[in-house]
Amino acid sequence: MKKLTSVFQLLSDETRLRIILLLAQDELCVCELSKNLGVSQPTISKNLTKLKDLDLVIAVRREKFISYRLKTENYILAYTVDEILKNIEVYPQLVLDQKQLVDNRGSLIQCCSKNKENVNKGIKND
Amino acid sequence: MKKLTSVFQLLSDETRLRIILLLAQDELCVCELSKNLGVSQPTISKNLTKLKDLDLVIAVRREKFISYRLKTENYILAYTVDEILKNIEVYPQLVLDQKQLVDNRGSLIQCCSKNKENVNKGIKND
DNA sequence: AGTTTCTATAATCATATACTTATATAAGAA
DNA sequence: TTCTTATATAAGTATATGATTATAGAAACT
Repeated sequence: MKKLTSVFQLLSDETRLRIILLLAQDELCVCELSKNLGVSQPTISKNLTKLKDLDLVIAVRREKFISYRLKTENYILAYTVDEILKNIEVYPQLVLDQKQLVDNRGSLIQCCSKNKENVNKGIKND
Repeated sequence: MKKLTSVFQLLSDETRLRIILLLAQDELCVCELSKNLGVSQPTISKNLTKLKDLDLVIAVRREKFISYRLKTENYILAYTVDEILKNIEVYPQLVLDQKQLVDNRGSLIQCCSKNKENVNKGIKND
């Protein structure tokens, strides 16, 4: 049952759920995730590695960037994402994350170093 | 998202999954779970309390015993149990647990103190 | 080559988790 | 009431987890 319990373990962390729900919208690189979620680069990177180790995402290098895409083969992950998206208004933090993603689209030519203005400030007790 | 992540957290532990899958078969008391799963009474009790705190099970006192019943309102729990049961042969430990439950039926008049013979010995790397 | 940008990893720390042993509580039986 | 049975909880320990800071590696640009 190790695989099963490990998947649940990954889904039990708010930061990882936020990453997953953004990746459900689009393939994104580490720095885009970091900026849109307002979470440090090492934290994003580490969590993506965990997701990749369980084969829930795949990494593709695109020139300077490494882009991560959500995989849909795992039924628990797929079901969870579907159900959350159906009722996303229940999770204000996730709604804000998605909004940030839309607002920042295209403004990430200089992905991480410059353009520090539009970072996600987060929501308490979501 | 606290409720959501907490549910996943509870599902991420093998002992709790085993408890849940036995309760999916029938309402059971602490000592029956302890004996059928080969897990200590305090461990069962503590995990049942956690499940109860998130409203995933309900406790009913029946004379000397306290019987626990799985609730079905939580969609993640319900889906998880359904999917596991559909492919239960993938999880030998769970198959063994279910077998223990059937084999021990009715033999638990003296639930915990006596009748130590048929305890579940467990399976490695399930 | 040297610099910048993007990503990964290591070290550290604080907190959370899960189990064991021992003990307390609660209910029924003698 | 005293004893037994069933359950809950507390204390202690070992391990796991998640974040931060600092640093290393990898690719593109000057």
